Amino acid sequence: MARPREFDEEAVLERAREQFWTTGYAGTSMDAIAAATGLGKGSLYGAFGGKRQLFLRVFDAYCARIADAVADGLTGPDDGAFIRLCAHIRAAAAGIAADGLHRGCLLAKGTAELSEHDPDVTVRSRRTLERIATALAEEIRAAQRHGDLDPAADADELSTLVLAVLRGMEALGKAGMDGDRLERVAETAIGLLPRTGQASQAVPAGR
Amino acid sequence: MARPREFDEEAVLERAREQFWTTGYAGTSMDAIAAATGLGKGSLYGAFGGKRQLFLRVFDAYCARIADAVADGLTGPDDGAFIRLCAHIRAAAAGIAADGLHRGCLLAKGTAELSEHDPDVTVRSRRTLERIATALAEEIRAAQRHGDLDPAADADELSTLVLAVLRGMEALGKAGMDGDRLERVAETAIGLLPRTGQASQAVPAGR
DNA sequence: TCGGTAATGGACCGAATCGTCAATAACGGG
DNA sequence: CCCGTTATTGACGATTCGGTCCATTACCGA
Repeated sequence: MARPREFDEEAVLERAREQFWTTGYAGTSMDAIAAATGLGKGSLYGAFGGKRQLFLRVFDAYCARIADAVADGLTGPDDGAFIRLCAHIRAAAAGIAADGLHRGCLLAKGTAELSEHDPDVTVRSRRTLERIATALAEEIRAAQRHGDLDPAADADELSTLVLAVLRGMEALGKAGMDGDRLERVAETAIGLLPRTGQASQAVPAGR
Repeated sequence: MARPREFDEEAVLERAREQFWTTGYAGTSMDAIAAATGLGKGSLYGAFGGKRQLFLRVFDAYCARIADAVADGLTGPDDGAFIRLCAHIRAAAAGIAADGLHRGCLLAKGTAELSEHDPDVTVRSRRTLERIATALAEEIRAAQRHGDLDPAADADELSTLVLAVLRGMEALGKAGMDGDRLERVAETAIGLLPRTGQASQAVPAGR
């Protein structure tokens, strides 16, 4: 009935995300996004409404994607829970260490730039971290059930601490900290997790 | 010999810092700084060179200030080292929790926005965190000497982990995490520090 | 085949951007 | 008392900003 879109919305959002990611919100112009996507400004505004709304679309998708990925990686039978938890912490460190250009995480960058003035950004950040913390807490509880982590530990508090370590590693990586050192942070954190009993048995798959 | 300055350079830098802090680098215009400081643009450019150089001046001063403050707070006799360490972690959490508007830390914000493209920013961030890590490591070594922390722990690795927790709490605070929860993160981190011997004696000055 | 509907592309708008410049003003050494 | 040197002011320029608008185009149901 009407003229169909000529562009792939997902692809456009991807390009826009790349722009916002590398130059930030204020540092990205709609002209730059138009140039990067090949769209005319009319199409851009017609399809997404404006800069802010476009950013929110991009940010939303990004948040959902990483929260889903974390939840996926931290789900499974109790007897693998502790190993999955350790692997996740190590993978986070390795991922940041491998990011030689310090691109970092769009969630962190967007939150740092905008959360102070934009409640819509704050609520998205908060909920995303909440989802990650919940996934961590579930996995910690599973590890406790299986006897790998001390059942006396408060899983919710422990998960929030782990989340803080994860976000802290991201911040350290952005500041240019050495990759090896970041991975040692991950190992140190894993080594400090409250194991069952008093004897701290060997941590699986250490460095 | 020549006409003297009419403005207080420190005061101008303070105003400029406030602007960069709240609206970021790209989001802050030189006109806004001129308006905030009362200076004409000519004076601004004459005295500081340009936007980038002004930001670097501001950023430098900020970094030096917080690194000095941390080093100050973490210096003293061995027998108070562990208490000072705990107090510092708690104070960081409390400070973030008290920041109801989520203003956060200029070091974190500036690094997030600019470190990817500006090596001058990266090196300043890295060195600042390095100084803080060193201060933490010294204090940890002091606590080990005094018998509060396990002498078998690697003080450097432990200090980097504590630094990650500190920066992580900042990130969580920016995302709108509850103040109480942040302070519990601090307590959990303190509770996980490797104490002397196998029995974990009571942590001083808990919640 | 024709008309209603929506996408397209880019000219266009006013405001804001960083930075410059020239006229003017204030100081102190000679 | 004057001159060299530097600070001050704000108008100005070239460019870029977010956003609008409209003539044109492409589709599809009737």
